[in-house]
Amino acid sequence: MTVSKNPVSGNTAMLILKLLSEKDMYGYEMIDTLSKRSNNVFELKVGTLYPLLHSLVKGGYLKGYDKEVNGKLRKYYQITPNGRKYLDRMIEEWNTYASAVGMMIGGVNFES
Amino acid sequence: MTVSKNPVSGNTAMLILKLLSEKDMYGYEMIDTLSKRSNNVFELKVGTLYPLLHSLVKGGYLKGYDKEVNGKLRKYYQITPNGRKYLDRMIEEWNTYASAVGMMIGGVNFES
DNA sequence: TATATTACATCGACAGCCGATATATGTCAA
DNA sequence: TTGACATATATCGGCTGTCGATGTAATATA
Repeated sequence: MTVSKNPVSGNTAMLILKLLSEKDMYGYEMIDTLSKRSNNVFELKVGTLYPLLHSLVKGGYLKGYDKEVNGKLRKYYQITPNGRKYLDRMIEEWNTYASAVGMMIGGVNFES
Repeated sequence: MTVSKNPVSGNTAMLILKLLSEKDMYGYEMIDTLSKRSNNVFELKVGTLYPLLHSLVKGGYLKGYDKEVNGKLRKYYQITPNGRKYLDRMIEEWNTYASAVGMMIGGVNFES
């Protein structure tokens, strides 16, 4: 029941993959969606996002492609099968970690 | 409803302060306690702990003192009133953050 | 006596994240 | 129409958190 590293830094990748597991998106769309869905808790910065997207592509978790929208090229990203596996693993680790923190600080224990 | 930074890296400080809010401890004791209480999820390393303790002392959140145990000097740490305030703030932010992650990944939403 | 364990400590390196900066296009109001 | 703002992608330098490696010293154990 050990988690690989600190599953909290490195957490942003999980959120991005989760978004893309639902539908393809481009960068700015991810920032907006993340912000809205989380009630402005997540304020992902472009300086964080773009390097992260590139590294996820390099790792084989995402695939990027260009799409013309309103006569403008946008870079869309699509999750790969490996990306889905990776996402599942990250979510598992997050649950383990968050549950342990909950135990420590006496919060709600939301896992058996 | 915005959290200061990423409340996950920097999370270790919260766990340490939480331990010390219950009783004074020395370094190794914190590592052991953290490990046992979390079912080995947290494996805090000394290379992480000692610099962290020093910075918490410098920040006024902890006070250190020497105590002789079995004829040996140990460095015990005690949380300060400021440390308790800081801890409360960190726990609040953690709950906000963890709840938002839960919302994102479709986990359990344990906050209103 | 040699090895392991406890205990504290520091250093260099790496990774994640962000602010600043750059570039290009589109929109909207003065 | 010009300047300001928003959208969109991108990179770079720096900061912080974390860890592995290493060092030291005392005690316990085999």
